[in-house]
Amino acid sequence: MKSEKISEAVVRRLPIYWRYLSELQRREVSTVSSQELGQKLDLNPAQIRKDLAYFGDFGRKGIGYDVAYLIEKIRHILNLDQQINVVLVGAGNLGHALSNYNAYLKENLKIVAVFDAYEPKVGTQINTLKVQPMDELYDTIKNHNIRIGIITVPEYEAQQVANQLIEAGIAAILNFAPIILKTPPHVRIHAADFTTEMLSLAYYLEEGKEDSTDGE
Amino acid sequence: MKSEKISEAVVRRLPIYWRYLSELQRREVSTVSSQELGQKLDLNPAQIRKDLAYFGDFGRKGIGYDVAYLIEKIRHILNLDQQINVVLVGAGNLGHALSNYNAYLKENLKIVAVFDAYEPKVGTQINTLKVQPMDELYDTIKNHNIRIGIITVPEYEAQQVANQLIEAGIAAILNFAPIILKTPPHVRIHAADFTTEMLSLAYYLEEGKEDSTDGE
DNA sequence: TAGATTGTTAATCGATTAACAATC
DNA sequence: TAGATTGTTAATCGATTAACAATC
Repeated sequence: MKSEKISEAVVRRLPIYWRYLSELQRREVSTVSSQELGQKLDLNPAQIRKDLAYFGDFGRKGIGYDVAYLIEKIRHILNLDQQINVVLVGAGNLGHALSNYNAYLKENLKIVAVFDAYEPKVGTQINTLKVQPMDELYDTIKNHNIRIGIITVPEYEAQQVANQLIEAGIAAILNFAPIILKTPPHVRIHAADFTTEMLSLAYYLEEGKEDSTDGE
Repeated sequence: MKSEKISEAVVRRLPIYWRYLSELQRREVSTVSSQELGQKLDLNPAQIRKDLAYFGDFGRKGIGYDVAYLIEKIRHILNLDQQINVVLVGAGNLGHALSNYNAYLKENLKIVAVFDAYEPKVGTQINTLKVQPMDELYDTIKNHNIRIGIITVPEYEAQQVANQLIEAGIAAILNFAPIILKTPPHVRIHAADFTTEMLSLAYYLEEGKEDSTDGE
């Protein structure tokens, strides 16, 4: 275990490792090398070894990594050995869709409350959750020790919702609204905006500018 | 206009510039400096100038950037001065939610067809679009000159769907399934998986490991 | 002219990859 | 022992930032 600062790039790869390791476990594979992982995940094996080595000596020279052990380690690194409660604000179509992921998230990461500012939405059911009004946000976050917020409200409400989440002590936000949130440095923001994503993909279509050019 | 290779980091910032510039335009602001842009978007002004300079000399020394002109330029760089057709595969909750973004995408980027492999879903209506069966995928992509595919099917179907999209000549894929797609190098893949995103956020909760520590 | 701001070069910082001794 | 594979150092590559001449 070193104590260098871990870069975001590394952190973003951890769930990817974890996901594939879980698949290996289901297939009852007990050992895997950085070589194999790299092949499967399209990453450089040295990078994988380096990533993992930030957190400890998890592998065995000449052998590779024990799948079950590594899963357990990454699980710990990602804080998934504790219950992590999540709140979702904005019960529109997207919010609805995301709350269905609860089943997949399992593993101690769970959306436990849904909020919406729109009066008629309040009280309606989303899966097992009842949509709550915004004025219950603060207390709910405090009482349920909610640590992550998901924002799926329209652009013009997003900053205000973020403010409320942060005031209530949330530590991290996943923002689906197409806006750069202004937040204090101790709050972690990840942008997950669909339209931005689509627009940047459009950049790569240059080849197709002339119609009916075939292949590369 | 230089012809260096543009990095993905630069490309991902272009839509963000564009978005904010559009807001300025709505507010009838006609000129903006890299300084102001940087402040608003949490970016280094030098980086913004450098990003834009890859594509041309869009600014005026001593003055800044003309908002309308720069919008037009970025619009062109992102290929949005042509119609870009998009197909969505997987008409579940998430697919449904995304197809609602069509209104926002406008600007020549549009989801024009939706597919699903599940028999009873076929023929149902999603907004203005009728869900089509998978065996019409190839011809539809060809006939409508569809260039981008969105994958919102379950993990175990994603690779196969990607193969079909690529075979039909799609140039870029936005993948919401939690799996690393194996694709030829000329196809651009962006991952947009919700669970991976959530897991990486969980990493940053370390502070909260001990309960009831207050603030930072 | 004085002040502002670009475009660009050079400096810095950080992330990825190659290489290899250690060792299972 | 021979072969495999890690953890880590050093080399490389790339992206960000600072600085400033050019110029509006």
